[in-house]
Amino acid sequence: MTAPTAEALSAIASPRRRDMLRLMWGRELSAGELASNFDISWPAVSQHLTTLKQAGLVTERRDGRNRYYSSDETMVGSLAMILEQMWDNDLDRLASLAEEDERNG
Amino acid sequence: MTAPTAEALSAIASPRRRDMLRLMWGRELSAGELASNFDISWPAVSQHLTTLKQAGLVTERRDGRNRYYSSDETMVGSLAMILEQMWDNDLDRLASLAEEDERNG
DNA sequence: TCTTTATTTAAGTAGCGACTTAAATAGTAA
DNA sequence: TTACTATTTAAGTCGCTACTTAAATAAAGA
Repeated sequence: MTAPTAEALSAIASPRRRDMLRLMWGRELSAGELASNFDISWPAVSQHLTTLKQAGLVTERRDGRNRYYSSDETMVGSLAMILEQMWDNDLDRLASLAEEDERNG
Repeated sequence: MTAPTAEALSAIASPRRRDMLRLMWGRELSAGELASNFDISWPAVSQHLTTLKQAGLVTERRDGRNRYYSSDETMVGSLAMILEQMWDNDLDRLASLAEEDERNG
């Protein structure tokens, strides 16, 4: 669960990908429709979509020769929760380590 | 408010910086104490600290020849909130744009 | 089948970011 | 002042990431 989180964090850290996520928010867009909103090449958009897909931030649906993408609606809430959990978990872990440190002098 | 958020997002996207933030959680550490926890050079740590400071994720206190750093305790909550707000704001903006689009055919 | 459309994969370039070592700054102490 | 400690700034290297164009795949229609 740590790895996918880190992936999602760096995925969402990119302004370009945040713009893409917003455009796909609440609706499906084909790769081409999405790409037409940007001044970069289609392959560049496709590559970002792959990154977002791997991070679990978008879903892909194939229909004929089109591929439709949409932001995962639970994403923001999940990311916020995941951030907090990541912190909680790590704080617990660090607390244990600190105790051990003290015991070991 | 968009710029600092983006800064915080990419700052926290780095595993190294997340580790640093965790070590400084709930306590102050001098730059040197912090650096001794990592296998990278002190300048590298110093550079990460600058990044975190610019993103508003850590505070710096100078005392003599030491500089003490600490994670900003409100950070995680803020980041989560900011993420949600960023989305809400942008969704509002996109909604307005969509309406305008429809009006303009 | 051949062509067109939608999209990805491949291969390469350029800029950025994480690191390095060396030098500079700044505070304290002798 | 000189020396020492803590830390940063400077300058350079290297790998990763965002992009590019060209080629490949895959679906659908003539």
